[in-house]
Amino acid sequence: MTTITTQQDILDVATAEFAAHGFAGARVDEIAARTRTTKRMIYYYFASKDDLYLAVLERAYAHIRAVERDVRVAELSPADALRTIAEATYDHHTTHQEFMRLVSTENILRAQHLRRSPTILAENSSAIGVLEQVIARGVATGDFRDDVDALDVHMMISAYACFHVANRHTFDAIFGRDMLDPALQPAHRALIGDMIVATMTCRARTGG
Amino acid sequence: MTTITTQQDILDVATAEFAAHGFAGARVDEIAARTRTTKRMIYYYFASKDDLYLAVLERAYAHIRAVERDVRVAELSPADALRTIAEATYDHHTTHQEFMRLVSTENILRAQHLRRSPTILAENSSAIGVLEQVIARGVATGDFRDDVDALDVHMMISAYACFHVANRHTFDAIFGRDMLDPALQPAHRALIGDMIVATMTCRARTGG
Amino acid sequence: MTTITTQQDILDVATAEFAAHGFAGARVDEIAARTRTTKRMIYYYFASKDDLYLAVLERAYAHIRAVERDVRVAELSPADALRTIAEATYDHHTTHQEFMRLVSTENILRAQHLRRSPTILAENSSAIGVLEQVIARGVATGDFRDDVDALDVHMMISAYACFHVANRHTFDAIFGRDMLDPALQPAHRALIGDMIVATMTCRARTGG
Amino acid sequence: MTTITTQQDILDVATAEFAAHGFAGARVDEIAARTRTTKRMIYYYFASKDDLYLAVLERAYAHIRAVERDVRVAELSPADALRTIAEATYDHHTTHQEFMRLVSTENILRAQHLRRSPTILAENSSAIGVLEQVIARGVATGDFRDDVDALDVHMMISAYACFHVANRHTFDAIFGRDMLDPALQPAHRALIGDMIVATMTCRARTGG
DNA sequence: AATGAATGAGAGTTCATTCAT
DNA sequence: AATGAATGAACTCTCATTCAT
Repeated sequence: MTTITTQQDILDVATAEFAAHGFAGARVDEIAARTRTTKRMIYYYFASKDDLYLAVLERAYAHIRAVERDVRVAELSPADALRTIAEATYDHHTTHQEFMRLVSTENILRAQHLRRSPTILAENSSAIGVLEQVIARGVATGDFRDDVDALDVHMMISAYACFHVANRHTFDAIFGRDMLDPALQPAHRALIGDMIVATMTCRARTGG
Repeated sequence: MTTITTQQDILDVATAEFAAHGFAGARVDEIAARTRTTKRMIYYYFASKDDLYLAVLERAYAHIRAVERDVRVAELSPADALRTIAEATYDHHTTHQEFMRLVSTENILRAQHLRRSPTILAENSSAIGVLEQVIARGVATGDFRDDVDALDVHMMISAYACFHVANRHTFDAIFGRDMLDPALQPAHRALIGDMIVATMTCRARTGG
Repeated sequence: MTTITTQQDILDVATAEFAAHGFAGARVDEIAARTRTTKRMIYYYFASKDDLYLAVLERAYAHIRAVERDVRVAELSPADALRTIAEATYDHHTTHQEFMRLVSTENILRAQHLRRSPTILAENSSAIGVLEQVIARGVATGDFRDDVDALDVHMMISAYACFHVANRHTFDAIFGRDMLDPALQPAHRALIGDMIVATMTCRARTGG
Repeated sequence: MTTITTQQDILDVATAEFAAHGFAGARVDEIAARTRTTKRMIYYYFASKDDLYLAVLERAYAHIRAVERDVRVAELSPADALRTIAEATYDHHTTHQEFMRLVSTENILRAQHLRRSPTILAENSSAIGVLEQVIARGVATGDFRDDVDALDVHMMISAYACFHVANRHTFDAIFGRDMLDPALQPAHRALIGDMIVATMTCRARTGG
């Protein structure tokens, strides 16, 4: 009981610290200070800064995985399904900003930790299945173009959602617009749906 | 002459180092080692790691600013102009990956350096002007919807282009697809154009 | 039964670990890991790293003591008796290398543990008795010089035998000869006998 | 000027510390505390504890090498030459006890540092040359047996001299005799000469 | 008789920076 | 204008040991 709670306490604080400062910028001392335990306990439970970071990453990925798996799109039209998936991703990323910041950090590190994690790799790659089915249905009905696959769609949706969080500060600094301003949220949430549906229902211009 | 070259040498190496490891992960010693001068010279010319990083950032932003300014869209239809701008951004980001990695790093730091740089802020915010004109034309002709402004369009274009570079490693690790694979480039380049034109020419679904 | 075996298991593993890495270099965690029990049990049975080390040392000294006691030299000529004792010591040290390594380690620690052990001190100092009798016989017959006592002889024999084990690695590194190479063993075994007999049967040169 | 002195200061203190506690038992903090500089300087000059230890070892070996090289034996009879060499080794080891303690420590570490040192390996292996010439002369005159080579003789001499220092504490603890007691020194110094000359001038017993 | 969970103190090492010329 | 030598502060991590049952 105590054990589990202490580990979770460490993970919570570590998530915030790594999200706030990146891997290299995060301080084990700082994590310990914000925890109810000591630095020694971090090493007792997680062995090293790298392994702690990996544990943080795995928990964050497990969470978005659960969100993706729980989206119900079976009864929706292909277009509405796509919009629903896009909105769910947008909602997750904007309400769990630490996830995106961890992903940015992990990319700085060339995904070296992620590649070591069988769970993340297996579970998250399979999450693309729902999208594949929706697109197959849309292509079958003639609603969707057939030259853009599920991974491309996932890429566009993620790109839009990620950008709001990952580039929030530089965007705000340069243009004076905070993309995560609650007042903008409804419009941005609608726009991602429009964008993805419009893209899939238009005819490709290139090479035409 | 020699002085200028030494400074540029330092900037080149520092750009690579900061892009490779982020701000906190970058090592002044390592930068010095890869330079033809010594660590002492870095401090002589740039005063601190922070200031060196800012100089690197300013030079990187100056470059993309030049690209955006040089896009010629006056004679193109609004849709083609949009597509051209999107492709130029995509081209820049994918061929200057260090820029995106610096931007990711700067966002981890909550844009603290960028906010200190009058040049970056002034020049880059003005770069939105070209886009504003194109959209105004498209809205006037009735080709474009009028509820999405230039900043939104810039955001969508940037999101798409940035994602390819910023999230390359995690995407590749999870899905086994390298978004920067040259073989994928033509399709991805076309897709960003389709995406942005389709989005601007469709009717908004939300709230309708 | 089980208890005794567990303690012996710990002692066996600890002997190997202390012999391999010295006292300061040995790790209680490592000893525990190579044992069928846990680290907690080491403290349960041996109280501390120091006490465990002392137990290891005592067992090792008890063993060589038994060897020395069992040498049968009563019917041999003084010279042959000396040779037999020298060979027995050589055989023991070269076939129980961990003993010598423990002794080296204990000397690094200025024999601080050994001085705390009444058993080692009492039993091992009495082991010199056999040698005293042999030398007394040799001196009486006029075969041996009378200005070298049993402790000196023990010292020379031990020095030769210990050196093979204690300095094996530096000697091999510098000269490329492994003193414990089985092929060299017969010659080295003969040489220690020659050396000790020749020394005791020669006339002292010094001061003469 | 200052630099050289600081480095030597560190080396002197480190030699004492490593000799006193072995490699694993030595503390960088302790070395720093006994130095006129700080711990940081140790790392500045020597990079790591391992490298500092190697530097200590190299200097210690360089010293004995110089002693061995300076022994003048050309005009002496083979037997006297052998005795002179043996006494020189005995003198060096007993007056530079830290050397022997470092060698013991290095053997605990399986000569891992020494094997990395080209200087030690090259210079010290060549030191056997003087001994080879003396033995060749003695064999030629018929004074020496011909089945014991220079390395064997070096081994016997070293074994005797090393034992006095390396096993001093256990020997003293068990037998109550301090082998390095100045009062014993003349006898011990004579004995090593007797031992090595007697061994080389006697006829081998083995296999006879 | 036996043990899983927890830990205080200190280890070696690294980092951006400044001193002094 | 340019630089080699030096450094304080902080970092990640380890180790023998004890708490609590």
